[in-house]
Amino acid sequence: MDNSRRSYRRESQETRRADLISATQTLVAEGGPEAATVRAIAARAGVTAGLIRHYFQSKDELTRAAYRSLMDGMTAKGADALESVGASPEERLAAFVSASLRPPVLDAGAVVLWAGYMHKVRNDAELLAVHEAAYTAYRDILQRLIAALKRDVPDAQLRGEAIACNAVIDGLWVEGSILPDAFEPGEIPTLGLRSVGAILGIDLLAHTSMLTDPRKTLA
Amino acid sequence: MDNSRRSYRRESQETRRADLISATQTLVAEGGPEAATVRAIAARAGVTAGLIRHYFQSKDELTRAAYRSLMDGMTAKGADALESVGASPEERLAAFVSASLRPPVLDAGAVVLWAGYMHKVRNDAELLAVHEAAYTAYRDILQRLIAALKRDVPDAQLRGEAIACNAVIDGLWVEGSILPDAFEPGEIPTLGLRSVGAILGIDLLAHTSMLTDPRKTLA
DNA sequence: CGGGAAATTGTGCATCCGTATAATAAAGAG
DNA sequence: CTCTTTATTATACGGATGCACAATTTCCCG
Repeated sequence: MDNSRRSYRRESQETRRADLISATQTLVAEGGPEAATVRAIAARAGVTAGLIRHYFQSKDELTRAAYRSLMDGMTAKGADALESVGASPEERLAAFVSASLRPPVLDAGAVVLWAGYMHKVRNDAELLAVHEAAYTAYRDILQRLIAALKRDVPDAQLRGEAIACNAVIDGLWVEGSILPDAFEPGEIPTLGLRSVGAILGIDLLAHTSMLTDPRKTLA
Repeated sequence: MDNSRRSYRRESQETRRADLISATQTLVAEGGPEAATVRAIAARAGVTAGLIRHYFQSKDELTRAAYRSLMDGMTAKGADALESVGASPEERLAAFVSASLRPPVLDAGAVVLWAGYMHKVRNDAELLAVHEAAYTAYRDILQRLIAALKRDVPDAQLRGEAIACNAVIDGLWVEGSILPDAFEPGEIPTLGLRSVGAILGIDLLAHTSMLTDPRKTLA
């Protein structure tokens, strides 16, 4: 009598995996890791819970995939800002910094998502490797942009500058996302540009020729 | 027949609450929020699970208390570094920055603990208030130390400088804790001092007269 | 237009979660 | 030394969780 099984469509492996990963990220961003249960993930992805184990050997594996996808996506979004920007090294650096401190990178959900995986990064060797790779990749982009400025600094100093600039960006990214109301509109990107500029000894704010000019919001 | 109930000692309310809070923090730091179950917390604190509800109306309330304690403790540890330090404003600022980037503040467990509460901060008004208060308190200390430098800068600029310095410290704190092997010994505090100095336009490294001199580890 | 591989569903299970509450032990008061 | 208070233990309950596995549907291939 209850021959009423749910009808469904077969999807490609890539699509289903991407959907499940995306659903996981959304749920963690919204309600933290504890909200991302297999049932909730499946519901969000429009499938039933059992399917998860058809594509991932365990929930942990899905978790790892979701974290990998998050980290790759974040650096990619930052690097995207470099595509359509002038050739001036200062302009390129300014665009990269600014893009990292504006939506969609500056986003409370992204921070919660990133933070939600923190302890797994500490306890899982594979995730630690992913984190380190993503961190290094982002910092390398930064270091290359800094090196391109052609100031007269020793190579050894570049590494420290990149680490420091990365740190300011990270710090502003976290607090700017969690406490958006604690800052003026545009204050976060402006402070990022000013701080990175100060660390490098140049004036980055003078090289922001974007549509939404951060200088307008300068105090 | 099994008249074998566990023997116990009565403790003061403050002791028990502190023990339960401490156990919660330890567990979250070690295994993330999901490891901090009522049973695990009770076991770590040396009591049985039922007792938690005698001191806290719910597990959420214990969670909130643990977060409050964490945040208060972190700023307190940083401020402690100001007690036994010379009167020079530069020295005091340098000591504060340096202390925030060394153990016990720079600690992977602390970062995991802090990150583990992130999503609760977003979804719980009370925790958000705690976070904002702690963030503001820390930044105010920083801003006062910066103001004491008696450079000739407009008041409006002080706020931005404090936010930026706070951000560098936060960023270095996170990455330095999670990836300790990615940095040279002493590199993190040194970079913190150099960056904060650059943002403020002064040389902080020249004012670090501590036993463990960060200049020794300069590249 | 079958037939067969496999993608997807549905169900059940052991375990763990937070909470409620009754039973008991400890410790101070008189 | 007993009485009273209450801190603490112990047990039970309903619900949720990750996972295993059998049943069913889809869709491609010949």
